[in-house]
Amino acid sequence: MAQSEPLYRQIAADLREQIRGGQLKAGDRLPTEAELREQYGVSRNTVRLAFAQLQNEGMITSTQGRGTIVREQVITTYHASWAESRDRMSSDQVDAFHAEQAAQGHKSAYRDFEMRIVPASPELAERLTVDEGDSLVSRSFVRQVDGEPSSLQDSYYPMDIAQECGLLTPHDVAGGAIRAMAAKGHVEIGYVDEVTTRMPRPDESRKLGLGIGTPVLVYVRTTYSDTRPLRLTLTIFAGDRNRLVYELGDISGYHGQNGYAS
Amino acid sequence: MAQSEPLYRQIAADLREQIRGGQLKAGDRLPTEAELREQYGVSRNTVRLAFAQLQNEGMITSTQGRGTIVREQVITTYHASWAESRDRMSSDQVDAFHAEQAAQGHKSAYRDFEMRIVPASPELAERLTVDEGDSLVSRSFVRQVDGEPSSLQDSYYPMDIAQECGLLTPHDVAGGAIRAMAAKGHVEIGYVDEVTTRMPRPDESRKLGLGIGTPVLVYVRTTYSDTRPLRLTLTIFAGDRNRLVYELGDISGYHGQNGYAS
DNA sequence: TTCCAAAAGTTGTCCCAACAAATGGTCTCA
DNA sequence: TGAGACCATTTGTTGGGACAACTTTTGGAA
Repeated sequence: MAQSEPLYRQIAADLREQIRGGQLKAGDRLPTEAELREQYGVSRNTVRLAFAQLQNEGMITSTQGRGTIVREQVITTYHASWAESRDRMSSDQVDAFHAEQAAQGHKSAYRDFEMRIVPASPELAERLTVDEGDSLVSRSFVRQVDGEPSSLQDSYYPMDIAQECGLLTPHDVAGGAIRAMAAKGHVEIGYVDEVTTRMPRPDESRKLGLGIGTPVLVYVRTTYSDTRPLRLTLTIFAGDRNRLVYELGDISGYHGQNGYAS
Repeated sequence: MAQSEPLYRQIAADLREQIRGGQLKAGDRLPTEAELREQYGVSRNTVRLAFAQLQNEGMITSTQGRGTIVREQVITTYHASWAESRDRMSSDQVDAFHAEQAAQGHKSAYRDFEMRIVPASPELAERLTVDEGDSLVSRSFVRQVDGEPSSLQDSYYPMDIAQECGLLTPHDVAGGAIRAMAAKGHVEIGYVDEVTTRMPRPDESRKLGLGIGTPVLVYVRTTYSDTRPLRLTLTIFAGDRNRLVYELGDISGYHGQNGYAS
């Protein structure tokens, strides 16, 4: 490995891989601290640091006297809202974001643009109604606000739509992807947003420049035409620097703009 | 203090109080590990455990060679949605929640109901358009799903509305508060939702039974009539067990119901 | 067989020590 | 004056040890 990577992080990475890869499933017991101490030839202190890191990521749980197990994540859905809406104006998300940030006096930019072709995971396949393993076009970038990284955005398109609408380019699409799709008859008529939270993974933490102990907002928007899902956008927001606001109904004034602490 | 409370937690609690109380402000340097070791007469390891806990709460940041400082939290707003909606059906949030959970096959209940009269904080005052320090009626409870605590809900009403609508009772209001207000002419016509995330405070962690490393979703809904804000609802969701979903536009089918991991 | 006590196993707390790495300031020398 | 070397300070990493607290298993006694 990298000779500069601390031991406890290497151990944490190993265990994380085993959990991610399925060798260790939810509810399974991890090796005891003593066993890992033996196995890696390190002190118990170092093993405990590795455990602490995984605990902070919400992946494992230790119980005194019993051992350490892989956590299982069961989540229930709270259907917060449903609304009929029409007449959306600048449908392009990037433009809309830019405009709003500018209105708030912030400078928005994006970098590290990347286009990849990836197989559909079960979650992606379900939401885009394609088969698991089907090729999807991923277009991702890092969004910056006032020079600081603010969120990681990753959009997935079904391959046939991406080809038809010229989304296989390794750079930004002029006018935005939504407009390019609309020009070919794939018109957005609505979307479903899913919002949840978790601790960031190390690479996310690095890209977003997050301090230890900062969670992220995981935000998934599935966009639909009248016949099929057009796109899935996965956005990882730095939890300490972002807030999502939904206005529903016919509100006139009121809404404050500043932070909510307690 | 309690003789059973671990040293590192006592130290963490002391520092947390100093930050909360304002003796240590954002950007200030904390005492060095060596100083705290001296001051409390403990080992450096114990001080580091205390620091680790505060780091996981997102309150402080340590930098090698420089020291440890109190973090400052600046957040920007992302206006994710705007929509005109009408014909909402069961407007009462509690009932709506119950119904949805039942539809998903879960048993929803609530406990520890509490009614208090509290002065308006700056954030509450701004959103409810009252003066800071004005009396508000707080009605809070713990929501349970399948016997597990799922979220902490706390609703704030302007005093005059609460009096008029009989919300000063220390128990549940038959038919729901929204219906009671509507009966007196305070009809809900829309709301603004704000969603963000952070690490839980110790009391929240305890009430929700959260494991270490589990963040919470902070969800603020401000409800409006055609003339004024009626209510502000602050909900703390256990981040590992909840998800918010917003449907916007005219969608027919599609949307999946299961967890989103990556 | 049943129940209770003891033992073994495992994580939690706490101490001590040493060196590495990064930062910020000082001091010297060109 | 300016640049670079050096040093003190501070946190990061890693090792070692001891006992406490809690859970599970085991074994013996009734």
